[in-house]
Amino acid sequence: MPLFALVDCNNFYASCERLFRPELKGRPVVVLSNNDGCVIARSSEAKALGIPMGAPAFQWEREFRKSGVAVFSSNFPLYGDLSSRIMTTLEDMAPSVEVYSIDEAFLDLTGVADPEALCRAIRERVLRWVGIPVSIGLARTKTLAKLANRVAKKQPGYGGVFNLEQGQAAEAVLAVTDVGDVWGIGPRHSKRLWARGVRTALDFVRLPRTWVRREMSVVGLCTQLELSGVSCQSLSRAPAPHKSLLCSRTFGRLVTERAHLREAVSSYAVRVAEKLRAEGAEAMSVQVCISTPRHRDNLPQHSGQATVALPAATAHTPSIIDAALRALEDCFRPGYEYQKAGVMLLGLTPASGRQVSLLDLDPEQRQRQHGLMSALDAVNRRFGRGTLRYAITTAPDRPWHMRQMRRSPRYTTSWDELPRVG
DNA sequence: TCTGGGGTCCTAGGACCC
DNA sequence: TCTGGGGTCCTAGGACCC
Repeated sequence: MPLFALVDCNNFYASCERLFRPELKGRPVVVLSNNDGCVIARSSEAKALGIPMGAPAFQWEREFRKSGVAVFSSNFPLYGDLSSRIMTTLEDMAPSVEVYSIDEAFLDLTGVADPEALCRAIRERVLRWVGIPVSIGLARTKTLAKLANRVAKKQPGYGGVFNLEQGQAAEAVLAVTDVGDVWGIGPRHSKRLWARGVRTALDFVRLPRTWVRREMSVVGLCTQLELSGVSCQSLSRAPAPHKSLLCSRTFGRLVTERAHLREAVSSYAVRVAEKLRAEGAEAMSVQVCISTPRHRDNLPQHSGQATVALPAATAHTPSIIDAALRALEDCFRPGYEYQKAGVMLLGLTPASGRQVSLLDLDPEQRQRQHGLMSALDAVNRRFGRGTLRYAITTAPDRPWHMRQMRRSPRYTTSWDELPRVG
């Protein structure tokens, strides 16, 4: 019988911010998205104030001030670093770990003699060594482990670890879980299910399989089976290579000028090409998307998207910038106020063992491009991202530049920003 | 004034081929 | 009047996740 554990950090980003600011203990903390746009993480005190996930920050400024909420811009280098410390700790203690997201990991504890004791030990050690509280749910399937984790979080009586055994206990939990809170059932399906009188996870499990298959595809069927204790999703230890990579940003202010859009798209192309090389991959095509604001009906709307195929798979930044700018020309319409742009790389293949194309450059030229990119990456790794830049991306004071007024120091990843003691 | 960023998978429909 | 069957590949759109 398989046994999965889901380890999930409590209020992860908020907990990270508090780690280096002990005076914030007991105070409400929120972390904002890029551009300080909306709330993407809340401490339990902030949740208690009724601040919802995704709340636009400007609507809550008064409450922030009134209740003394500590507000942070997002600081992903910090969260990423703390995340990898946690994952390393898990790898040391559990037989088999799948890193599922920045703040979650599945463990396969099949055959472990006392899985609950192990989970308590893990929780203890992560808290002591890294300083981040986690909750752990145990069950026969990943979907049920997710559910068990919710119980561990919501009911402090269990001490952060909840074991969801089959039978009565599982059914009791399913009966009090809103179907929309099940992993894999999003707002759309949830609404349709409610309309049919399916309110709880237990109602959902009892639906005819054929209906679920027809209306919710095999994905929905898999969720239903997992809720009934049949494991459909195994643990995947090695992360699958990416099929696409994206860099997209909302601008600090609206952008109308083609030249500014070209700068923004170029700088996102640079960034996404860096990610591509860090994966040891090459891309076959480049897609650009641009859009006007979603939430303002009084402005003319446009969203465009275009894809340009590269002559051959490459990770060469100038080639990718060039393709991205051509894609931009295809989808740009003058006269609109754009709010967001993104560059996506598609058709990723490993750089080693690549398909040879008739359109390939001669090997010598490829070698030169590769050497240049490696040198560039090495300098930027050593001296910080953006030390060596492309001219088109460097203009100061552009409307597309991000606003980030409240970022905390990069305590653990930047020498200039180490915490001071004493 | 002010609403994130980065992914995956499934399905249907069209193009194209034999 | 009446226009096959089967396969592949690609794309767009929808749905979900954190």
